[in-house]
Amino acid sequence: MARLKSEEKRNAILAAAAQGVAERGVGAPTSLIAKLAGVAEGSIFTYFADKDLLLNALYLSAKSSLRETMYEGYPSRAPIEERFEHVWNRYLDWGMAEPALRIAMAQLTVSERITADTRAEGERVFGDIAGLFNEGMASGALRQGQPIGFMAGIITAVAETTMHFMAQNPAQAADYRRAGFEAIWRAIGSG
Amino acid sequence: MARLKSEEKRNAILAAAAQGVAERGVGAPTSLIAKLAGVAEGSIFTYFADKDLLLNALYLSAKSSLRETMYEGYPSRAPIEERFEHVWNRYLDWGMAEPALRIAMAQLTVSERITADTRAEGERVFGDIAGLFNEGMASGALRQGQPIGFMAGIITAVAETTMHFMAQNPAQAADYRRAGFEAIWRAIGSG
Amino acid sequence: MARLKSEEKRNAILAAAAQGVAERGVGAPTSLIAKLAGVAEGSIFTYFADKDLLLNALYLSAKSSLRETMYEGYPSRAPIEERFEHVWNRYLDWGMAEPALRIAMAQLTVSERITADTRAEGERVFGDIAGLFNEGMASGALRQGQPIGFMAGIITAVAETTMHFMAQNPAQAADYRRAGFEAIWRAIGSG
Amino acid sequence: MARLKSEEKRNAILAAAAQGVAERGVGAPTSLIAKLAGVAEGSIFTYFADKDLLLNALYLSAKSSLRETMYEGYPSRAPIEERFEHVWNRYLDWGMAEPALRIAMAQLTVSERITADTRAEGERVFGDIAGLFNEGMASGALRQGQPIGFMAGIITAVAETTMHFMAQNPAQAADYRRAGFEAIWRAIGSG
DNA sequence: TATGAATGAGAGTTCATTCAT
DNA sequence: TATGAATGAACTCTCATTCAT
Repeated sequence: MARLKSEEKRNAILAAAAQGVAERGVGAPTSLIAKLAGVAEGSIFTYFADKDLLLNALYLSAKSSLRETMYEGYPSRAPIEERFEHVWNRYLDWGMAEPALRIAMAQLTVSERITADTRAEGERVFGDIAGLFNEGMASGALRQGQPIGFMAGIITAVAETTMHFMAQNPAQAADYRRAGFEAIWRAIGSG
Repeated sequence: MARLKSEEKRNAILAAAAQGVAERGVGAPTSLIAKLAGVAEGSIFTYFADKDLLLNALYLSAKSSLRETMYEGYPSRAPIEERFEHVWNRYLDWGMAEPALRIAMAQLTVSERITADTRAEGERVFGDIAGLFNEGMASGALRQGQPIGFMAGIITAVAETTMHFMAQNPAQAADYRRAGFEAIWRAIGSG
Repeated sequence: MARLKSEEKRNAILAAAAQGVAERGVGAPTSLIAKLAGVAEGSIFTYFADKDLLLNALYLSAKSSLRETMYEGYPSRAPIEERFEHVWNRYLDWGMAEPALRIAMAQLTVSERITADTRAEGERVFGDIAGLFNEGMASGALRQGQPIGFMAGIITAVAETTMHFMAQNPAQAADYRRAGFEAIWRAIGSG
Repeated sequence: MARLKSEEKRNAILAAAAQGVAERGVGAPTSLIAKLAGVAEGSIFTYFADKDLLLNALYLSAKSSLRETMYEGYPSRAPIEERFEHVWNRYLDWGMAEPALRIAMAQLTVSERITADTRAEGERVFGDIAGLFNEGMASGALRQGQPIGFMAGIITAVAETTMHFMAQNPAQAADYRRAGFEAIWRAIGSG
């Protein structure tokens, strides 16, 4: 039997793509990505039929990675603000731990090369976040009358800004993290 | 005497670049931009020595356009919240009036091709915004202890999100506009 | 003891190559040929050291297949025109029965990738045809003074044209077959 | 004003393509064609949007070239056999004068890359040949009951064979030319 | 011997930039 | 100054061939 396609190599390519895209945008050459991944140029295409598919897979992979991190140690029984804060903190943890993924995702989010289907699939990954919002609404912890998607969009936007400042200013990272949370909690909380 | 370089043509190129970048990202071909501008491919380069300079000029031009719109009819003597709201509303007006510019700016903001100098210059354009923040802080209208840049970043992020939702959902545009303002005012106001 | 290279598999590859070349020309990928043959990509190269050898083997295989068909039921004792007509009819039978082989051979015949040696070997396969011509000349049945190779070339060319029309127009196939024979018989017969 | 696309350069590319295809088949690299034409690799694509269009244009250009040569000095009032012979001779003249075009056309004719539309257009170019056949039929000079397309196909096939032998054997070229004509005239004439 | 992933040279094509007109 | 054809480096992708399994 021949070598089988390895999940490992696929992941190496995705990681390399994240780095490449973070540094050079979606225009990062596949040859650079191959080099970063330590594979031959052609090997990219045995794992991803073309560059667009690689980019879309990267987008989804980043979203999944984020979601997974966000729910690590999730305190299911804690009061809702605490759970929001948990998710918030994990979000920023992820961004600090995976700078390439964070920056690449920012590039991909504004790129025309990510299809509507992929974006929809990316939102689906965060389906359980909707549950958190619904519960927050029902319990009166969150401000009423805002579409959940809009709230989520604002949180994402503020989180990105916060991560950007944390990354630029590591010494004050903890301050930004807290200030960011306070800002969004005031923005969306019913307090 | 030779014809002067026409400011008009330069502007046509910038507008075309905005459209091109909005639709195809920073990878939009200069040939496409030339076509959109109604000039010859080569003419781009009599106005901008290379594509990076064009992109950086576009970034600055978009920032200036935004700043200018924001201060139209600025109520210098009104209470500070009203002035913030004015600026907020004008920001969103600009985004709705200039969708290409708005989207292009989002692309450029995350692109490696915009230099640090250009970014700094872009912030300088909004220098008087800093005055508004300082005054807000001094008067106690804004929450204390946050770096002005961070506040401004959050506002920008929320504004972009709001514009995105307004554009997607024109019927509810007014609702998003107000909800967005309430969210940021709670986030940064001392209220 | 290891399995023997299976003649069957070799033939499957040749048949797949015929189909591939018929459909996509000599540029048909070896990976396509492998898929059509139902073998792994690498297996092609245990039967044929490289693609050129495969192509040359296919050429010869097609010629042999044709020759074999032509002589099936050959009426050794019949008058010469009848023997010519037999050969003619078998030729066309072969073309109709093996369209992939027929078309592939047309592609290979004009390809630079078939070596002079292979072409010579291909002619050798039809050596006994020369005997038929010689006898025809000697008996006065064929026009004098033409090089045998030229006559054979003309017959081949007319046969290919005839097969093309038969394939395009199956309803009139019998008419073309007869018309084709009459044409070449007038062309080369002494009548 | 800039340099204008020159018919001359377009023709140089077509001539280079003919040479390239004659020598290496339709797989001849565009880079080779560019080099043969003495232009940059990219220039090919300012004249032909892609390689397929170049190949199809070459096919048509070869057909036109042939047709034009065939009708040079056409003896409109001569008896029909003489006119057929004129056309025949010019056909072979063309093949001897333009070996690259002749061989390239043979390659293109069997290639999948020439579209049905292009083939139809190629036949249209020879429309007046149909007139010659019709007249031949009406006057009784040609054998009755054969589709014109079939006759034309046979002539083409025999001409190609004849040119092949003439090219291989220049010393006997005149003999082949005459023998070829006699063969086709017996094949299609009513004599 | 069979498999098919891995390889990298080379293919077709794009595109920022130059330059003859 | 304006034009757009010309250029060739660089890009994405293909494919014959190799080789670990």
